[in-house]
Amino acid sequence: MSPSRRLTGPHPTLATVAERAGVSRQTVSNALNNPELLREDTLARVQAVIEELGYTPNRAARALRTRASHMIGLRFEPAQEGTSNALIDRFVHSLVEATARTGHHIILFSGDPDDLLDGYDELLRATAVDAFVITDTYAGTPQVDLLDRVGAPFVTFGRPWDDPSAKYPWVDVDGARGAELATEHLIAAGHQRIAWLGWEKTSRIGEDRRSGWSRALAAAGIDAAGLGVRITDNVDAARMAAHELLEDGTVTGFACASDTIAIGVLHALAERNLRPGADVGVVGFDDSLGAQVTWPGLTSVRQPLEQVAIEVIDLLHTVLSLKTPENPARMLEPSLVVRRSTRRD
Amino acid sequence: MSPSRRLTGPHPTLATVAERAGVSRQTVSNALNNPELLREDTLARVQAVIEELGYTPNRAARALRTRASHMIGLRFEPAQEGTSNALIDRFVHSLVEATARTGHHIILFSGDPDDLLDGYDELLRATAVDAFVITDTYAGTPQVDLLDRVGAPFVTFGRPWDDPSAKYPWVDVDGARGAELATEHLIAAGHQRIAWLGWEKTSRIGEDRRSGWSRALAAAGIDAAGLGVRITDNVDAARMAAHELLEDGTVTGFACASDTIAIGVLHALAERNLRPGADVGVVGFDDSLGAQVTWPGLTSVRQPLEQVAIEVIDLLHTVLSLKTPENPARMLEPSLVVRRSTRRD
DNA sequence: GCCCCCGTGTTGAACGATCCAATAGTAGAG
DNA sequence: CTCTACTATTGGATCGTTCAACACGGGGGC
Repeated sequence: MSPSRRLTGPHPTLATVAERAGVSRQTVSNALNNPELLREDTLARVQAVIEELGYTPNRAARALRTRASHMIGLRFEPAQEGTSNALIDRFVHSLVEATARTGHHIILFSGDPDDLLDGYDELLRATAVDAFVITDTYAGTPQVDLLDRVGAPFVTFGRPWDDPSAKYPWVDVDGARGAELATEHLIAAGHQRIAWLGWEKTSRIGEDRRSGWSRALAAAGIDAAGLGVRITDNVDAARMAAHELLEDGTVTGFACASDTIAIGVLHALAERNLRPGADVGVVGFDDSLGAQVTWPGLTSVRQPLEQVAIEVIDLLHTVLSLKTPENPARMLEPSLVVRRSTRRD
Repeated sequence: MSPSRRLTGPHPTLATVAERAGVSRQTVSNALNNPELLREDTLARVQAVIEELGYTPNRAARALRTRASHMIGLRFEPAQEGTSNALIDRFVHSLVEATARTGHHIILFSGDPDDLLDGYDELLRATAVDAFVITDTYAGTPQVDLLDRVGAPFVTFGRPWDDPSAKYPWVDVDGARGAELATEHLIAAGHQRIAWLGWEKTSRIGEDRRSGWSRALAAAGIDAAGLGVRITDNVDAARMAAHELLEDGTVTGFACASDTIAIGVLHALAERNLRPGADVGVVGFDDSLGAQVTWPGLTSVRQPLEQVAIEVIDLLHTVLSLKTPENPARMLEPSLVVRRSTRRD
């Protein structure tokens, strides 16, 4: 597979290959970039030499000349509200996978946590990246403004919350639909009084998900009064909120804005000797590692991150080739992973 | 902060800056790379223009001329034995953080899961990276052999298991010491019959950690016979193994090779109505997100990944400047994060 | 027969930085 | 005042690739 012929010494260049194949540099370049311009036998001869020498074009030289680095920047930072830490990691994995096919690479950078713009500018001015993937659009979008202003291509994972009519390309997962799925699932399992445990009102993602819960309840003709609670994303806060809701004994279902919150509910159930699934149904959000290992298994809404990554790269490709994407706003459907926290048997 | 003066148009180059400052290109270059060569006032003038124009050297041009890309490659793949998925993610975060200070950047790539070498060669031949960080040395080290052969710099996170006398630079965390800490902690909490739930014998990391457990038991004069069990890294396998060990009622402590396994033990305790901490002590490994949210909180061995990343980058720096590192083999100490799964109150 | 075009290849220049060798400037010593 | 020694600055060449323009022979179309 990997042609590891040359084991040492300087790397071969276009000129090396050209000389060896008895053609000009440009012809070798064409063999790589515009093979259809060459006569069949010439092409074959050049390709043979390329293979023999294990030649790969120098990225720096190519980038310098074409002004395209084939690198995509992603600011990678510690935990964030909403888009939970682990989620981002899974997304990055998918992204790397998706870029592998296109010859692009992901380059990670970090920045001052207090300055959302930190880092972008430098990479751009150094022409180190061709484009960016932006992952946190819920906290306003100064990055988008910056990149728009300087004309740098980008795609976001996350819709333009502030300005739904914004024209930039984005991919997102329908969180409201996810919460709706969760709630419908609980209703189908026979629950009626289903609580929502979500984030503070300032969280756009949180309010969006919550709307899916109310929609499902409304559709089933269930009164939501007193059942929607807003807390911080924290096991203990969730545990205490759950205790309060469970007090009068009527609430038997919990749809949650995150797995962390759902796990907090499970803690409360354990402390009250209630059985998850049989007595009380609980659904989390994001299908995190925690959901997968927590006892007795947490039903959770899963975002199709692999597909998100593929769509992001597809959009990026279109944008980079200066075309206008047909559908620059792509909303994907989440799915429900059912585990024992909602099984009544 | 971010000098976003120029909002559009072509990027300024060395020549632009030189002309504007009334000096030559080389002088501008020196202002950036060898400021001590310039007279004070010249330096100040040049720096002012650089600031004014928001100039940043073109990375491609610089890389082409100096043959140094200032990029570090990291093969980033889905879940792996031992070094659990989440662990790698945390490490990458720390690594990005650590590189930020040195002007280097992490570039991620993926490869054919069946070919550990896939991807390295191409990046090298394209001179896209200066060096690599390698994270999985437990499965033999074909990457190390390859990179050694072609003379490419690298540092590994993980010691050379196959050949302890290997000369390449590495950083690792003392897993045996971690398991020893865990076991000592359980002993201090009053437990005597402390079981080990670890991975199969083929896992070097697993056997290393296990040795820490036996060392601690031996030091306390406790007989380890029948207490060491090897299973796959899986909640359910751990749950069943725990049930078996708990059968005769004498085992009251569990030291585990991973949080996943420890969580399996917690499941078994729940099913037997045993209280984690009060009745049975459980310690996991890696301080994963799961350990932090699982009820009632899982005591776990934490690897100092932030420090690992710093040491890795430090070694890489030394190697890249063609120096021989003073201490190319760096073993770091893990610590214990105590939570309720080992509290008797 | 003339001209243009098409298919193949070639050559020189350019991308933007740094390295190198050579030069202009600046003191200090004799 | 000149010479030396050193410093600051300069112009040109270079890294490896692609772009732009053009050379060359062979078909048509007229």
